[in-house]
Amino acid sequence: MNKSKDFLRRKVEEDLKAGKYQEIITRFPPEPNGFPHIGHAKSISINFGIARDYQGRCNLRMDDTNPTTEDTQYVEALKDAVQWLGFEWDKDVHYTSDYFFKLYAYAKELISMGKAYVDSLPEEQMREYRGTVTQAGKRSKYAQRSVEENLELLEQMKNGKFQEGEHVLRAKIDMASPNMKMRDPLLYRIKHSHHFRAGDEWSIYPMYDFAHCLSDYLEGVTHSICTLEFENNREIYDWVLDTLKLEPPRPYQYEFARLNINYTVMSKRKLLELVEKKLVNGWDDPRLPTIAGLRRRGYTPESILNFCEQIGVAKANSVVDVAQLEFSIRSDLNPKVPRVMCVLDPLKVTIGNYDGKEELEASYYPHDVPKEGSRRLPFSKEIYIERDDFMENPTKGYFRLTPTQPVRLKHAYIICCKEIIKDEHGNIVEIKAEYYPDSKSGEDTSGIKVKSAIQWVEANEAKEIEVRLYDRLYINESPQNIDDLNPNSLKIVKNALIEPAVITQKPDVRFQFEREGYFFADPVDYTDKKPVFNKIVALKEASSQKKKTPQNRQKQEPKKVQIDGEVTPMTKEEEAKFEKYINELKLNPEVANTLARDKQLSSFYEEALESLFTPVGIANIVTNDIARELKQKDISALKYTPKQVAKLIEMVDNEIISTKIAKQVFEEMSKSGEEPRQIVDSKGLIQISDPSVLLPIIEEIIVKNPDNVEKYRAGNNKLFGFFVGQVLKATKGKGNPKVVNSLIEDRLNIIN
RNA sequence: UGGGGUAUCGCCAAGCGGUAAGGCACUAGUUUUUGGUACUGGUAUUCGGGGGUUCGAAUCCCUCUACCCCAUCCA
Repeated sequence: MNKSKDFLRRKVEEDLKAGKYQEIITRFPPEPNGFPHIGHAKSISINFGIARDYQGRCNLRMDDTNPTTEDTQYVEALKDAVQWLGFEWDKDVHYTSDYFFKLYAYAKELISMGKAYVDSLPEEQMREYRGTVTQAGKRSKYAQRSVEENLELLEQMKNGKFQEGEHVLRAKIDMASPNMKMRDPLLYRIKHSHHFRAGDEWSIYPMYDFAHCLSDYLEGVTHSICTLEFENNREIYDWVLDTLKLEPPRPYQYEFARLNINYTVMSKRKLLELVEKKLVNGWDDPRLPTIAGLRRRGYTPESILNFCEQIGVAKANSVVDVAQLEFSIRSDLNPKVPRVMCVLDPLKVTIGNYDGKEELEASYYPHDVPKEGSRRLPFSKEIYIERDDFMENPTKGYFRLTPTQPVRLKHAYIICCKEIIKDEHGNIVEIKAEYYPDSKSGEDTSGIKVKSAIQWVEANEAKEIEVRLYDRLYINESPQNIDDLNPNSLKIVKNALIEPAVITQKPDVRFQFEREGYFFADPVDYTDKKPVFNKIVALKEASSQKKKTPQNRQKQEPKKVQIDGEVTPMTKEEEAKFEKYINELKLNPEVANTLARDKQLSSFYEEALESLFTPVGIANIVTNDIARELKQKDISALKYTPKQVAKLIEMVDNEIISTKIAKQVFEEMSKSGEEPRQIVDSKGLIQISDPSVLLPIIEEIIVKNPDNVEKYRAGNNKLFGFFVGQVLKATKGKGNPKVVNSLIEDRLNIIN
């Protein structure tokens, strides 16, 4: 299927290959304080999916560290969601509250190490002390407390000796850290609430940042996957595990972008508001993106899993088009469910020349769905068709019944309109029609060609049903608040008519109502007396059908002109260097600029120049490759000297190696610190410039790729790079690219 | 404003110095007793902008821009 791996799976594979872990263990760790939605499904799909793909395990862990918001009903909903999606968690459900004692022991250990303290600053003051994003904070005076005092205080906190807010336990890290999360984060706070599992045993509860990493560690989790907003928390995650010097292997945290879908909301807060203000009918309202809602709407687990796979996993904040979700349910249902006929807005048709009644055999599945099954359709002179399927004054391109255009009744006869009956307001109330006796479905000898076949039901045998038609919940693509709600998101049709077999035979719970869409027997409100169906999704509409052409998107808006911001001016010293570089050393201003502005770079550069005076060549490697290294590590950590770099450039200048190989040698050198010449010799990297060696290789590649040669000669110049690339690949990068280029050019321009 | 992230088609998303994958959406055609499905085509001379390095850059360097996250005793 998708042969490209996402960044998480790539990381897992890398770790497995490196032998970092014996087995992959992931976890899905929701806080049981709300109902799961399709965003949870994405996380479930990732965590359980990775475990499955790499023969690992995935835990389901309730992150229940805040007793005031959590409840067992959510635990059940969460478990249910995972199971419904078809996953099995490893062993029993885990709870962070299971680890309260262990976590407490770790906390005492941190205190003993002098890495944590009980702070007693009032909440407001603590906030002030934290500083701001631009200003460093300052540490509380309570950070001075002795280990013994801290231990004593924590014990008392645990035993409920204090009021909420009186004390907290904090990690002693760095009140001046540029990462706000690292300014002595809270580890424990006092809460006298009743915990739904731990009861009243604890008066202190661990904070996320303390509990999560350790819970992962205790469970042997290898890859702790969470959403982007925890990026800043990763540093604490690492700090806690590293500071406690836990026995390896330890877990590492990775973040992905949470799911957003247009025309709906995903945040707990907004979902809750909809339910509480009764703007929807509970958490399982089929318009909601909750698992319960989707499920009641009729979405299948497969369709949701497919959706999650389709949209992929990445780190860019994005909004997925609902059309993608709709596609996933349609394509899941299309080959599975029976087709039946239902009329939502009935228009009576009386077939004047038909007498009596009969039953027609009709397959549940169309010719392209390889499934068996059929039912009998009662037929008589009185039937109903969809009001939309008749037009007195048809628009151009209308395929269905008109005063002059016949239409086929699906599985039955072709009819034509003879008379239109209207009421006193001019509304059409009935069509008088006639049928063609020799046009019966399957044995049609009439020779009449119709443009369309429409659904219908027999008047006396049809069953009345309620149909709930759902549309997108919001009118806006990115809804802000309840003003953006779609007033027509739910339309209830009380008296729709459906063929009897659906009710009496009950061949399935999901159906395609022919030409309408996919529908699901509502699992809550459906009774034999009053059947209720939910519309899952409409059929895809052909373009000519579309009411509102989503106005052909204004093609290419004039490209926005980006205005460059101001560049911070150089200092005098930098300016002097810059002048020297361009004037004396003849460097390109751009290169000179980067060099002059970076002290480490320029000093490295100048030192290298002392061993070999090739100002331009050395400048290039310093500003490009060495600059890259310096982003990762300090200059003192470099394994090579300026002199070695000079040696490398010397080889390029003397055409012993190509610039391409130089990159390779550089990489090797930065890993091992070996002398460049030695690397070149031991690996045999000297470049090949001899045409007599190169030519046969080129010839072979040209013979192997006749179609590309063709395309190139037809004017596809991009392909030139392809040939160069192939030759270089064949020579393991050693071909002299300049020579290769000119040889290929010559060769390709010879017409055979 | 300090720090951490992200930017590739209308929407997702591969790509990791050598021919810009794929899906959705859109579009044209074929098949069709669903204006459905299926099938066959068409859709990025270009990767947020500008420079630089290189024989060759979406990929490396510099710089600018836009958006997201962080100052809960929430997770």
